Amino acid sequence: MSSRPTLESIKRISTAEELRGAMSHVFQDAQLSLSGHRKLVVVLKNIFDRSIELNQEEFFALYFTKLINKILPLKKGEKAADRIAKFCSAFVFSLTNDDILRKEEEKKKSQLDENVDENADDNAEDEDNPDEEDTYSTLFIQYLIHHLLRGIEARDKSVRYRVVQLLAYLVHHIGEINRDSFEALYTSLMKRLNDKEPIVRIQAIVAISKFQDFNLDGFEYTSNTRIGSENVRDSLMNSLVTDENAEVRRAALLNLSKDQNTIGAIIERASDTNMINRRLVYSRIVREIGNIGKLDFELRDFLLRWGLNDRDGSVQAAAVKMLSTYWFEAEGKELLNLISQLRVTESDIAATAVFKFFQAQPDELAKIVIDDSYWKELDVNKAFLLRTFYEHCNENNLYDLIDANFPESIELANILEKYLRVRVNNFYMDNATTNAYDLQKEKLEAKYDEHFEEHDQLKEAVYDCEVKHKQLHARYLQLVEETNELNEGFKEKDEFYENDLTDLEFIIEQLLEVAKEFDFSDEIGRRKMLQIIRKSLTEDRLTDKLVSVALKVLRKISINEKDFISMSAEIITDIRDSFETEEEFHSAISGFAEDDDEDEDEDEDEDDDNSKSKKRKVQPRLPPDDIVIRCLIVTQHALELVEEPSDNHVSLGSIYSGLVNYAINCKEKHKLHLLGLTCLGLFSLIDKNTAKDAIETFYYEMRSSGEEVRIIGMKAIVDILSKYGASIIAPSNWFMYARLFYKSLTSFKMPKLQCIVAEGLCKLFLADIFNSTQSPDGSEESSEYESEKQLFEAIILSYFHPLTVNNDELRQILAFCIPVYSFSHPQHQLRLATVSGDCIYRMFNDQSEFVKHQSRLLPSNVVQQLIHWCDPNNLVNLTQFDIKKQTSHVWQSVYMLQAVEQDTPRSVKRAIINNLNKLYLTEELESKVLQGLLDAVEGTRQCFETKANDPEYALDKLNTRNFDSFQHFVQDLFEKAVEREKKEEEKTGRSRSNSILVELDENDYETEKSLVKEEEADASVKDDVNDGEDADHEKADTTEVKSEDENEDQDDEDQTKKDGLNKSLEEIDAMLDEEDEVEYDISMEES
Amino acid sequence: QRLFNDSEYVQSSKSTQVLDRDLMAYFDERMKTNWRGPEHWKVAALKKSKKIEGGEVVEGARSTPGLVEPKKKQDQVIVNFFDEDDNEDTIFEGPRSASLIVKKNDVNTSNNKLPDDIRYNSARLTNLFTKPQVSIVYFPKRKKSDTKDEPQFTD
DNA sequence: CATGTGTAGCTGTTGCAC
DNA sequence: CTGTAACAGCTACACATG
Repeated sequence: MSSRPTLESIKRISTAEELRGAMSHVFQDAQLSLSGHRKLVVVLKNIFDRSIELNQEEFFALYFTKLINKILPLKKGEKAADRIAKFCSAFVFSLTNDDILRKEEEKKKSQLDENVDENADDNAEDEDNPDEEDTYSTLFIQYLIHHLLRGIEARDKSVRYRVVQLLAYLVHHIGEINRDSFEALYTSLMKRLNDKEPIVRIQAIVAISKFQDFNLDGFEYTSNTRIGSENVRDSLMNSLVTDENAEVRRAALLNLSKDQNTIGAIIERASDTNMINRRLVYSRIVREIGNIGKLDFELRDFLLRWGLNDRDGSVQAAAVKMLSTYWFEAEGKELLNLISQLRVTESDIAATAVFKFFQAQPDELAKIVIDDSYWKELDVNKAFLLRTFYEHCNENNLYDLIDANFPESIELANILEKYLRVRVNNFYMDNATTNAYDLQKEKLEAKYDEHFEEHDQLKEAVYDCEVKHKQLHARYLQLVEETNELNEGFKEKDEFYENDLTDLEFIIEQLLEVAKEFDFSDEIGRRKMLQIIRKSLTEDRLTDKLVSVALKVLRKISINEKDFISMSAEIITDIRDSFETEEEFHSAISGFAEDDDEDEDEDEDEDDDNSKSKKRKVQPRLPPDDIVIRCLIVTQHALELVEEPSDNHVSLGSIYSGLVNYAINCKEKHKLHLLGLTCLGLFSLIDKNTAKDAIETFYYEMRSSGEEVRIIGMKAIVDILSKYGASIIAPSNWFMYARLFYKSLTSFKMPKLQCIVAEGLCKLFLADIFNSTQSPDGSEESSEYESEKQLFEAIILSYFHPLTVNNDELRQILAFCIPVYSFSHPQHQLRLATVSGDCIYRMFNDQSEFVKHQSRLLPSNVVQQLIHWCDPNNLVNLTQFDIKKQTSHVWQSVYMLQAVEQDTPRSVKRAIINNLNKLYLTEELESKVLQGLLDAVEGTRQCFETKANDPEYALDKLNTRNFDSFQHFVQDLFEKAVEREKKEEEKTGRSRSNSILVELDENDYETEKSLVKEEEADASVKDDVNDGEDADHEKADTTEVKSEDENEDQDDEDQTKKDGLNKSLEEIDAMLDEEDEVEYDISMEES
Repeated sequence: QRLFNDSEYVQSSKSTQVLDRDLMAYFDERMKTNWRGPEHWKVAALKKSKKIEGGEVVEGARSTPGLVEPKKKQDQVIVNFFDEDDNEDTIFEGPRSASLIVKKNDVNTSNNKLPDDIRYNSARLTNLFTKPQVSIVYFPKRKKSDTKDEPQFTD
């Protein structure tokens, strides 16, 4: 081997052999560190030049590729290969750079003096066509590229990786390259976007992204690939969106150039499944894009909505930083400017954004000045800042800031009054317009009712009947069109004041929100506010939203709940009776502007009775529907704020009997009907007798109605049960409600309803409102138990059900509720454990709906989740000692083994067996229990032996081993338990089954109990260092721990139970199918 | 200063709530992962136990420092560029089938986005639908200890 | 395909230079 | 004081292996 080449020694090179030695040296050095590259590039260029002088440039290129070959098989992460790739890149860059410099120089020269002497250049250089000419450098580069392309489809993924990596480096620097070479390069790289290996795809993206800056206009459609910047962009965007590998998407995200065509897809990555990608959008991409104004409002809103709601703290932090640092600075550090970008009237994330801003930039709070002039010229942004600022200060006890910026309550009341008055003036400015407005609105609502009915029928039909579907769809489209037309006319007519009005209403809403939390200790201010709110609620035709907030203010400034109710009742009756004096009302309104202190000096308590008795006289005449609706809206929002049921709600009685009943019966008037039902539900929550009747009303309402009605009904039923317990339903009716629940839960065409039922059932189960137990004798009880069990199973099944894959809300609800239910009490876990086997069976047996609908769920996944939910370590409020004695996993294993023995597919059996080791079984369990489990395991073993020929029962080595070790494990535990019990018996001399409990009671129990009483506040959730999973929170509150006493005389034949269960299951299914049929027919007839 | 605080709004009863405050906070925290549903369920990483046990193990390993270093030693290759073996044919050898180097394009037209996060929480679970500020009170069991809820083995 | 190991991309700390 | 480099530590993710 020769010595290290120097510039001098290179000049003396005369043979190919010497060239080779010098090149090898350079590479040998280049692989060791990056620092020497600069020099080595110079050296290598000299070698290159020397090879040209020797007419050995082809050899140089050849041997160069041979050297490159050596690093191609090196896998990712090998430093040597990375350095050589970089070195190669630097060398090529240097070559092209030299070419460019030379050409520029020549250009200058030729421009300066025409008679340039030619001797400076080598023979290959031709001045005629400087841009297209092949130089030694370009020829070398083309040779290199073609060489690399030969390996771009190599078998070895590392070779492909290195090839594409090198090409990615090279394309950065290749100035000119001939057309054929480019096409080959382009198409080869494009293919690599679909390489099997993510690392190759990433490099392909990096390489291709360099083409974005190229001018590809010269290329037309070639034989099989289209070359063009659109094609480049689309390919990269495709990877950005569809590639399942997060790092590939990341590469596209970072390398795709940001312009109007790509920005949407890029910002969309703020909801990428990968955390890092999401974070990058906020920390880097948005920064790169620059000015906030370059993003449409929709995109900005999207970013905030996802970023500020992100589950991951670091993403949220990045989003907050984007908002409070970057965007804020882009808006000249003017908070109001920033807020105006949020479009507070349209965006529902705006408030969160401002709160996060206050959190991130607490210094900005002190800079906010709300003085008199500010109050005088409120716009939506100022009002919004006002309100969020107040809320923030109020919640963080920044009372200095409040005192400095907010006036006395009387002043606030005056301001509010002013804006309310402006609104009324605006609203009734033009009577003709108002009438037109009302008329249009009525029409629209009528159309909407019609539309709604048909829409529901459509939804019914979609799933069942294609033909009907088409017919209804046509009709539906027609209706949509009509509705839109109406809407259009509607819009045109009132566009002129609509914007002003909604802005005004938004400002009023903000003021009310402030008032809701305001300090009304000043009696004068309070009375003023009271007067304004009452008057406005009664006379002003406030929007639904404003009614709701105004009532909250009223509730705040009322003396107590009773006071609030009587004032609300009065407002409602006043509205109801207003139609009698409709004309006067309008004139009063128009006069109101000039004369604000009309006659509203009534005190909150005094003239209650007067006004009420006065109004009652006119009660028989029913007001027009719009008045009824206004009444019901106030009623609804008032009742929502009432918490304590009490019997002095007589004032509301007439409203109930008059308006609500009327509304409920208006089934053809959609809005009225819904409002009536909503109010009925709310009335039920303050009066038990009402509830008893109402729950039946809801039951019948739900049998034939659309989804919207059913949702209201279901919410009401669940709330009633939550409030009064299951006893509100007569035992004889229990089953029909269970059926209603079941049917609603499985109404896959009403996904929103499914969510409500699922959530509702979870509430009822969690609160142990559904908590009947199986009893040996009482058949009533045990049928309740069976129904509940069916419902519970249905919940679990709907969580896994293939038809709910797109019902994200349902799955999110259940992903939360099921474990919370399960972890909250040992009995809950036990309930889940006892249905585990059935659930698995029903999910995976041949006839299962899951199979029919091509559930992609893996059995092992299901089994693991069920096991996790039933793991005693996840229970709260238990000591480690109690956890060890929990039997939930014992029972779960027994029931799952039953599923193994049943006609489940082999994958399920294997999944269960392989996960048996995840069960938490301890020697602290009673030997009797373990004996039972042991018997079950042995039974399963025998089952497998007898069915050894059935392929579904064939176990591989791993399964058998797992099963055996489980059996040994249980056997071992059993023996230890026997041992332990023996010892304990000797120690205490008491009977076996009681001894543990007595000990528990006498020792741990008492001490812990007393301990807890004293430090109750913080004892509930704390980490236990001893335990494995992070589930080890124990609350030493032992009052709810059930004693483990055995009840020998209550024995169930598991098999008979199972049979009975399956039978009742079939019955329910059949019944519900029948009902479905009937309803289906009805709905079809009507359409 | 604030005389009329929202104390009246706050649920007065505490003992009868389905889940107490701490428990609600605990569950809210704990259910933050695995919010997406069955397909995306992952086993809770048992970090704590690992940390504790691992900490002890590492302490034991520290006594023999010779073990740790060679592990960290890189197996970084240094290429011999003087070696004249020509590997070109083998490294450029194509795959048996073109499909072996192509990504299997699933019908999964998924765009790799998260679903809308409804941020379900224990407050929703323990409060009424129509009065979200009102908690459901825990319902006392109908049964005392006279019957056993737990199933029994047949002897 | 289920398990453990390795890695990328932060995050926070420290030291250093300007 | 600010800004950058170097460092360890952390987590979610991807790869490799049996």
